[in-house]
Amino acid sequence: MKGLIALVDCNNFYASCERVFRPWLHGLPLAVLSNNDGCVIARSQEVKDLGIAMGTPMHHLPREAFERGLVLCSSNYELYGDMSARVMATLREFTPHLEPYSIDESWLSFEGFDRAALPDHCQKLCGVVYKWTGIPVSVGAAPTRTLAKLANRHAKKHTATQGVFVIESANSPDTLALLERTPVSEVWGIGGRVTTRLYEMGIHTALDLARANPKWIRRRFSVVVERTARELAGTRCIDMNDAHDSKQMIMTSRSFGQMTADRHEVAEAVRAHAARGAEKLRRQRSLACALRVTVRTNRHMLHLPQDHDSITLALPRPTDNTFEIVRAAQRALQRLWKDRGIRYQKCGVQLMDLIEATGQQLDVFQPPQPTADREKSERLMSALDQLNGQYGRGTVTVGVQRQNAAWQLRSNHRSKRWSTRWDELPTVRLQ
DNA sequence: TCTGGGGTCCTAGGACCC
DNA sequence: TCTGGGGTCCTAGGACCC
Repeated sequence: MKGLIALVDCNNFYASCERVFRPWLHGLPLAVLSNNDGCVIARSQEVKDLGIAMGTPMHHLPREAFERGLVLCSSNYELYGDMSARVMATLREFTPHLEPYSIDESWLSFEGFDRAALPDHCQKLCGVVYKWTGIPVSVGAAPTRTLAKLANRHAKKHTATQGVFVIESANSPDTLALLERTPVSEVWGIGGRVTTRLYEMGIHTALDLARANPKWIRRRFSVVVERTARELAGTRCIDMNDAHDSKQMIMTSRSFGQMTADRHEVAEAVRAHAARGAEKLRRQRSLACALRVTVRTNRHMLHLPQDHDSITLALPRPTDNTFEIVRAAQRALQRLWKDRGIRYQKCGVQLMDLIEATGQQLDVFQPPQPTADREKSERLMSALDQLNGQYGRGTVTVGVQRQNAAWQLRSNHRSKRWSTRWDELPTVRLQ
């Protein structure tokens, strides 16, 4: 008999992070905004209770919310990233088998763990995480990941569970009843498109999907939906993948603070994204073989000329060197640029065909880079990363990066980076 | 005025080969 | 009027997730 797998999920993560260092925000409706203060990407319970949906544009927020004292925060990823690392470090105290899944979720394997003792163990885990980090978490445990997601959702929704819910078996009457109460649209992996089609076939609940013939599901949908169906019925199809630490593609893109038709301004943004991408590349010790630059107009402003275009270039050799990557990105933008006064809203740089930096394949047709050159490049890049790491991103940039350029982000409500910047440390006054 | 960013996986279909 | 079939590889795009 296999052990259970648990999903630990931070409650209203970004909103909870904001409250750790500003406890007076507890009880107030608090929403965190996307980049450029565009739309709501995280909500405290009070905001959910006001019926404000995820993704609501800031300018559509109802006046009633402000009357109730709504607090808006620009996203502060430096803070969230650091708080996430603290939560993960705490979780590692409870099991060596931990797989971070997103900034606020982790899978924990309890292989070989006494099932009867699991609920208490998880309850203890919640308590310690809250005490050490200030972040409330919920735990769902089950034989499969899809069921663990469901268990977690149940734990969050019902206060009687005190944040922990364990599904011991996929076939118990309690589990079947839970599946029957769960609309199929709320199952992990079932999105809007698939939901519509499932409804047409008379599949409305998680239980309907669990009982459907997997072969038939595969024929009508895909292997992905088939796996979801099997997981609901208790067969593990999605496994822990500890081998998968490094990304297969690195993407850096942003909407501009304001639209711009200025080629130099877009070039500046492309340089910044390329440099940032190269940094991420070095951090996971990969080299990129190709790169894609994308530009896009504002798709909500249909009265303006629209353009959405991208160009993919092969890099002359696999590289993680900022200068080489920036140069290639500039070249791509040059080829992409249309001199028609189109106002762009967003651009991005994608680094693709990543390979491991150590296992670099030598190209028969390319002379290998001389060792001295390579070492010089590596020293330069690590100096760059160190400076930007120590003194903050943007300390050393490639080419000019003007402050207040149109493409720079708007973030008018950002809280302090209390835990990662010396000059933003909180102060405590003793009464 | 104002509508996020970064990922993964899968499938269909075209190109090409024998 | 007829104009193979099967395999592989690659890419674009769909769908979903957080």
